Amino acid sequence: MTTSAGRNTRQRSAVAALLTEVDGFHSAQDLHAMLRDRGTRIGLTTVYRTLQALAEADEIDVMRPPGGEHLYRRCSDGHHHHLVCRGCGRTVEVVGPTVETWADKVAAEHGFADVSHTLEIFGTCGECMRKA
Amino acid sequence: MTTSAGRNTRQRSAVAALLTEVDGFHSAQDLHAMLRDRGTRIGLTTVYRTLQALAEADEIDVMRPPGGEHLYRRCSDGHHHHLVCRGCGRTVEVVGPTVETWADKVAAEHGFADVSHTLEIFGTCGECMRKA
DNA sequence: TGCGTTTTTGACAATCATTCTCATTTTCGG
DNA sequence: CCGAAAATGAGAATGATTGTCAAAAACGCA
Repeated sequence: MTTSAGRNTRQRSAVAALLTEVDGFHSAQDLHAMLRDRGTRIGLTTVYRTLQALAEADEIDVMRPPGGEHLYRRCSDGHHHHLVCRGCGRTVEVVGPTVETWADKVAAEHGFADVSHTLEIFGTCGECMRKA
Repeated sequence: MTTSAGRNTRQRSAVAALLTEVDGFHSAQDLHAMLRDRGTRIGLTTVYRTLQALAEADEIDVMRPPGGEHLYRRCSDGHHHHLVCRGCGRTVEVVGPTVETWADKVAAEHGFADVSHTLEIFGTCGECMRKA
């Protein structure tokens, strides 16, 4: 059931390729601009659609920072979370088996199935603390 | 240091009072409509501003469901998280000492201070599973 | 209690990311 | 190579949130 595959187009490959190269989180508009800069002819709409599809297929990560655009990122396999610096935006990937099992357990206790969750940790990193 | 208090106005009380009465999460627009219905003269802008202030003061809870408006809710004291049904939107408040300590520990390990976090658990509740 | 200062309010415009539309182009199985 | 089905993209539409700024309300103080 490759529900999320669709057809193999130049644009789709371009987005996927770009995501493999760049590090960190980027907004859809950001990615679109980068693609344009490197000469790829692609519409903003398509970037959005592609990102949505990739996110749905769990191939990329979506983060919704308070008060902003959605940010996308190719992430390492498996489920994980992010530790984000409020000052400089630097992000660290963290895995939390503890949280996973806890969330599942709690949900099950309340009769919930098909469980997923989102977790973001915000803080100020050492460097930004020194500056402030 | 009552930074978040500001002046005591009719509108501000109205929003606070409404939040005490209603259950569950509501969008700003929702709350605005309810206030209008019960005869309170208040502008949408003010509702937004008041909710923002209350959220900043940790007196209410903000949830940002995927693909939607911000939802606000008067929540019980202390830090907690939400288990939300994808089908009917019903929410259950859950506390997670496990998660709290884990998040703090992880953040500390990476040299982050002043740590906060957001966690939402999504699932399908028993009732909605039967229907589907 | 009355007055001036400062905050707050609110109608409306502005913003801005995201989604929709739909005609054109591209893909891919046969 | 052909035609049906899917994808693209430019621009319009959407819709929540934020900005603007003059008018109104609240509070401190005499």
